[in-house]
Amino acid sequence: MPTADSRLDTLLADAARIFAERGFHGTSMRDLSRASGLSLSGIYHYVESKHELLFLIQDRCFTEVAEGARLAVARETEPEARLRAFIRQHVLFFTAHMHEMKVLSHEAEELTGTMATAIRRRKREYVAFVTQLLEDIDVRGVNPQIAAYALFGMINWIYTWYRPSGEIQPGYLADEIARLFLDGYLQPASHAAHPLAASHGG
Amino acid sequence: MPTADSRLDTLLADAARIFAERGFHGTSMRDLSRASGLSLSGIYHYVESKHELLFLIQDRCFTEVAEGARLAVARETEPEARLRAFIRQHVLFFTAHMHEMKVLSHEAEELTGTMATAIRRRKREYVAFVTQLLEDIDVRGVNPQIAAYALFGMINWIYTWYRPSGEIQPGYLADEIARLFLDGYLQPASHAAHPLAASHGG
DNA sequence: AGGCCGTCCGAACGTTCGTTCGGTCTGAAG
DNA sequence: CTTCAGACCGAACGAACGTTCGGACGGCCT
Repeated sequence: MPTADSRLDTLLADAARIFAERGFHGTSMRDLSRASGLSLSGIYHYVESKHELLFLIQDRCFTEVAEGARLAVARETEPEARLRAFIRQHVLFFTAHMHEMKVLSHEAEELTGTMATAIRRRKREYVAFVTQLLEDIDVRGVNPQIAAYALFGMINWIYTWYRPSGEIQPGYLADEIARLFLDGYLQPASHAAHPLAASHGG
Repeated sequence: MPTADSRLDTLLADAARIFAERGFHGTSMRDLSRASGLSLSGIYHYVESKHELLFLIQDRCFTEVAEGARLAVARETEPEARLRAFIRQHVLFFTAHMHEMKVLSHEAEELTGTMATAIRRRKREYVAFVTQLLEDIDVRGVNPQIAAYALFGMINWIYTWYRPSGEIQPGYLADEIARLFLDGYLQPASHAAHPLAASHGG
């Protein structure tokens, strides 16, 4: 006998999977009923509307990803190490929660009213958090806003091509993305493999 | 008296704008009727279905972006210069055709059947083209597939945050993205400004 | 003048949508 | 044994959807 809370949890997980597969507008409540095992009307015992489903998926996902990032970054003191820790955490979380993160990334504009306001505020805070991480590293002449969005692009684009069942391991992907962003494509790999030898101090 | 071809052109432009604003599923043919000035049934004089509208937008956009990339790259002979030319071209095209490129990027999974097959083939070819550009630069230990998708992520993510009416000029954005991808965030800007001095030869 | 084709429209079709309503069942409390 | 609230369902609601159909209008050819 599942508790009401855990029943909502599995409902949200089912909804995230099917929203990721077919899109929010492309999914009907009847699709979700079939996927979750609940009846069409039974879903409304747990949520008030289809939009609240989307909001709950995005809100919970944002809570987890932001908390994980703060924890990962807090373990480091050096600015560059903190940025590396963030990239690794964000990539690993993304690959471990592809459905939710795809819904968070791809269905960003489907909410309206107070739900949209709440999610947008969280997103602004998260972007500001990463921008601060970038600004803590003293690099002259780089636009930190563009750099932050470029970094988010590299990582969040993952959902369009990465398949966890493929050959690329999440940890390898995280390393490659961190190296690409920090050292660039032209930098020889041997340098990047030993970050202490990289020329970022002067 | 507009020709039939130009009428279809403006219809596709209107559709791209409104698909970009509200999403493919979030846009009704009645919305499009209102936006285009044609009657609801009049639209069907030019296209067979809503999905064909989406296909034509994506297909024509892909033709333009691929042709532009080939032309830009063909003007250079050095592998690194060819890659820089591609990045600049792709970013500039993206900022100049935000609506169409957002529809191309964001509504990638809404087509089915032969239309989906045709677009997917074009996309595969374009990715292979860029992957080849990357492989032409001899960088050891870098996964060119991941690098290609990371580059696409940096650029295609633009539609989620960039506003052409803002302060960031397209040319400046293209330079920053090229520099970030090629030299990385940690590389001092002065080095990147003189690519001949960068250490990519071994 | 008459026929025709391209352009475009108003009205309607059948379907599917998100949501609601009136219930049933179950297990715990009194 | 009765009561009651939480969990859940079948059937239906009105609205909106993509698409179709029959026809109107205007210019061009004969």
